[in-house]
Amino acid sequence: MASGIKERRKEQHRLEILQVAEQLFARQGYHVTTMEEVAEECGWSKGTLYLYFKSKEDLFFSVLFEKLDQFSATLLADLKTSDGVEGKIAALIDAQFSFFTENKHFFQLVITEQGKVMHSSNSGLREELIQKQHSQIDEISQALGEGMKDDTPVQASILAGSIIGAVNLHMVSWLMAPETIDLDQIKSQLTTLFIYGISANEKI
Amino acid sequence: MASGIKERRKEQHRLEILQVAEQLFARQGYHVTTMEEVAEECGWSKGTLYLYFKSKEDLFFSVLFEKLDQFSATLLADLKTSDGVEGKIAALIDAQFSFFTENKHFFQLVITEQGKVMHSSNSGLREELIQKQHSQIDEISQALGEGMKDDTPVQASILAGSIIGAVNLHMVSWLMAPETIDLDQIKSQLTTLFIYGISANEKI
DNA sequence: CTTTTTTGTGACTGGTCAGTCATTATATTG
DNA sequence: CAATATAATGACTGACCAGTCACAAAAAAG
Repeated sequence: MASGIKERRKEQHRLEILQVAEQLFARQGYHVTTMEEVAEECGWSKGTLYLYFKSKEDLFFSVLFEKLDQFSATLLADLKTSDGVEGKIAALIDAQFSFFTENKHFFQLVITEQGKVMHSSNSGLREELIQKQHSQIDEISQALGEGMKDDTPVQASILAGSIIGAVNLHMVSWLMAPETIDLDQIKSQLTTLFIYGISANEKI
Repeated sequence: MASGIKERRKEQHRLEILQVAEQLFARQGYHVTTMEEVAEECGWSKGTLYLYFKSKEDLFFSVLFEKLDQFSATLLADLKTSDGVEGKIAALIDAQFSFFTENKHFFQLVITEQGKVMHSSNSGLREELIQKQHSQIDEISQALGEGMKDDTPVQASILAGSIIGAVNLHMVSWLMAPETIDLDQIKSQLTTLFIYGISANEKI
């Protein structure tokens, strides 16, 4: 039974295509990137892509699914091994910054192709992605909430969303004009901002 | 000289096209929306659009420029008439929520077509928009900073960016699944979060 | 070495659409 | 009421590209 080898090779090819597609989509945008181009960059011909992905949209969402899983796994692991709200907030911001700088292409893709997701013609894929994002932010909120007081006026989900949103916006700025942005400074100030923000209930 | 009337009528037409385009772009996305469609919705024919805008991209950026000016004017006015950091933070969040709910289409456009901006083929327009956004966030930071202590560890620009980013992310969620989101709750908790966050320096 | 199966190819099709331009309609002017 | 200028039209062009499919190469099996 050589099928094990064959399957592994197929999986290998799939991953290579995903990687190439991620970069091209992020660099050029979804609509500008052609299947021809992705194929060429991989060293295959266009038709071959359709042996691995049944449409361009399928390829696009596969890229997103793959990395999103990696992303939330990283965040959750770091969140769970930190203590207290302060520690968890710092860990969340830290993990986001690390993952971001190591996966610039993916973040750029998420940021620039939000529109593609919202206007996807395949509502099944869109639904699936939204579902995934929802459950991931739920998990993150949950992990964050474990360090929080029950009577905190700011809910874990809102805190998590705010942190992610704030980090995102600064990263968009950084992507657009890297030379004007000091990521380290932003990271440390965001940590301060949110750690004190969450201690609101103790100050009332 | 009847040219005054003529010019006013021309400006009127321009505004109508901008309004229609904003809605269509926001509802369907840039690439899916055709010039034909915009024209038809206005009651004109395609060629006519090109008397007012020299390309589809020009039309798109004009929509953005127009509303962005309105947006920052609103924010600044509200910021300037509020006192203290707390008051200004609350005003900023308030103004964003108001403008957002009154201009859902525009926000959706900004959120979904960030990719279009970043990958614009006309780098002049792109540059112009980024410039505008930069100077607007500078003005907002400035207005916000007027209520802040000099030794605040969180800089006004980072605070402003964080607030805008946090609000944005929650609004994306709301746009995607309105029924699961309680905007009022989010608004009040964001206000708490950031007001206490900024008082960090007093608590060290 | 031959047959069968798997994998890969790329020319082709059908459809889309931005932008143009020769033509027609409408308004302005003398 | 011409004559001239301005506004509006929409058929047409050229370019693009996702997805298909008949065929070919390579690999596996016998």
